[in-house]
Amino acid sequence: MNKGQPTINDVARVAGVSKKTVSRVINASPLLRTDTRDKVARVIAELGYVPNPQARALALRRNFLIGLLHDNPNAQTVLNVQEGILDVIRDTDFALVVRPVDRHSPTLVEDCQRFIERQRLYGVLFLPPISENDDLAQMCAGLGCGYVRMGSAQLDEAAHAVGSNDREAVSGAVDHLVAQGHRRIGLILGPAGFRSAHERATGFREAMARHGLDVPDELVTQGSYRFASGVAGAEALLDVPDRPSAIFCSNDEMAAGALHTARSRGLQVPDDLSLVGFDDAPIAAHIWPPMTTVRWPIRPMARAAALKLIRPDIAGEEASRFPAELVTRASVAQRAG
Amino acid sequence: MNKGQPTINDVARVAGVSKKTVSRVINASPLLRTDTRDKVARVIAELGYVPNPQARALALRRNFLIGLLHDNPNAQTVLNVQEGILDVIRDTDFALVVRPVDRHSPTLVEDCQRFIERQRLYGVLFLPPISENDDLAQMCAGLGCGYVRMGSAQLDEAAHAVGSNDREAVSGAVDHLVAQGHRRIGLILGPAGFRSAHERATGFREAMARHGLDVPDELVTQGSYRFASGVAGAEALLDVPDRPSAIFCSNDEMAAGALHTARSRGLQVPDDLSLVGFDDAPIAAHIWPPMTTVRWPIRPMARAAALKLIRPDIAGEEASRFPAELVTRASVAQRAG
DNA sequence: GCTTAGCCGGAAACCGGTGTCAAAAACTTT
DNA sequence: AAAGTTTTTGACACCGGTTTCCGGCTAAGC
Repeated sequence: MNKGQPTINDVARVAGVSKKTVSRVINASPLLRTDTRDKVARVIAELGYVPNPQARALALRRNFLIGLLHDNPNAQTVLNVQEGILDVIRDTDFALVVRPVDRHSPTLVEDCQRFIERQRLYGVLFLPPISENDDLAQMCAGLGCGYVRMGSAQLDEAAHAVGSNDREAVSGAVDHLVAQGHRRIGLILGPAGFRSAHERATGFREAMARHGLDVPDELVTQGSYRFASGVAGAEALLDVPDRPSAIFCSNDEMAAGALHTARSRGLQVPDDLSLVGFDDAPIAAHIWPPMTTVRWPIRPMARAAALKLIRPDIAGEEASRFPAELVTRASVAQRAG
Repeated sequence: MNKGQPTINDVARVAGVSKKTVSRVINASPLLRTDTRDKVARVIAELGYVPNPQARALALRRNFLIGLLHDNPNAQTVLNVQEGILDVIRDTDFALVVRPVDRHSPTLVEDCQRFIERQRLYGVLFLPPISENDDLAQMCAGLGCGYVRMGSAQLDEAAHAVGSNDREAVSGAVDHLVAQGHRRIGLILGPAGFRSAHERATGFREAMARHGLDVPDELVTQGSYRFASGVAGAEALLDVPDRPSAIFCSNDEMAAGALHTARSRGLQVPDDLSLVGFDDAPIAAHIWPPMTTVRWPIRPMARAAALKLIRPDIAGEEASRFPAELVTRASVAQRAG
């Protein structure tokens, strides 16, 4: 790390004041004469002094590291979250330390706890799907470690959660399909036990019911949010005798898989089959045809989450829920006939 | 962070020894009687004591934070690198702090320096393309901060670099195309000034020369590693009177863009046009047809880079260069006619 | 002009670890 | 058993900040 970086003692000596006075300047204490403050500030600038965060952390008995625990298959999402958090902490003393975790590990909670204790984290952010694990939230609460969960639904009281309204957004997507004349619409679910998957499915069913449309069991298949499960799901749905004219896929990777299946069967998208995805992952815009999908505001949500963590005083209730929106591209067409 | 976590003093008091002895146990000092070590170890386990990393960092005048500075358009790559680093540091006291940066910022070097100084980083890892910035490497060297650059070519002496042999890999990809009967092969370059782009282009030209094939200027276009530039590049190449039967794209995103262009012109891939990409990004496997591409071992490279940083003693010369390999999928076909 | 209150600045202790060095303990040797 | 040698342990200072507490200086009150 540093070799001969100046310390607070160097500053104090050069400025001819005590450490305490320098400390007051750093922390913008109001009980200082202006000329003293200026003098010290000048020396700080001159020496290029930067306070040692480890020493500060020790003395303050709190540190400036926030952790990101994630287990999300969508790399772009994870990176967007990292960027969002950085937006907030860029000019603070905080730093972001990341930790990919394995949701299926039997020692998940212990591992996370070790991580938090080892680094004495100020707080942690959970990304879905790991954010849906209540054991982790309780562990943090027990440790006295701050935490905020990001997700598709309200997981806790507002102080610990930031979510988007997936349900309404999916509803809107279904409205769009219905408006294009689609009546038989297939559904590829997200993995069981995922709150986001549940929310999206609920939004789908609600909208269909609102339009008086049926959701027969044979038009619903279970997926895993992965490409391959989109392939398999579409296979099943397209094997149904009176096949659907449109499929809603609970995320974009599965939608890309469904597109793959359609193509391998010689079906044209969107003319023979309309598809809608969810997430607005990069792949949605890069496949052919570009995929109509639902975009949720990842980065603003991550900003809000980080703000809740480091400035719980100013992060109000209003920033807990974010709207997702339909992005209309070319994978949906008027139903033929 | 912690509330009432036990300190080394608590352990010492309960075990009836001095702090120093506890410190010796923690650091596995060999000059301890076995019974003393066991006694203290038992107390540590009983109390659930975890050493405070900030205090350690302060006393040792070195901390356990390594930074990842990145500016890579491919999210999956960045995440794979994070995972690779985590593989190495998982059971150490090190933590990974991330920092997305903007390559084009005029204050890039200053920003990075501030980041390093603020957190007193132990060392940093650079991902391409930012790893090609020599100013940054010099800044680190000047700060006495460890650094390792990842990239497609040898950037420094082995202690500070981990690379893959893009050049040979591209050569192999060209061999593959030629073996399939292709003679007129187009090239979409990566952005000017990128070492990886230069390496890939060189590998292409070397292989073509080896086969006695011409690389006319009109079959080479400049790209930016982004999807849209693949679209544009393919437009240009396919407008050439005697259009190429295959195109090598310097990364997968541009290859996806080229595929997009081919499709919009009614050209079948691979029957009318063969395509090869580079990186084996997720998109390469998920588009239709699945893309033949070159895979470089990101995660092992990241592991090697992290190891070089935290254990320069055991990370030998042999781990500086990694082989990239051709992944044959369905975007290349025998040339018609 | 002297006392008292209010502010500013400094000395010293502390946060929780590690390094130095000498004392204590254990083991050898004569 | 005494002296010498080696091993094990502990007292104390220190890393670079912050906090507590107190003395000195200035300004207000009479």
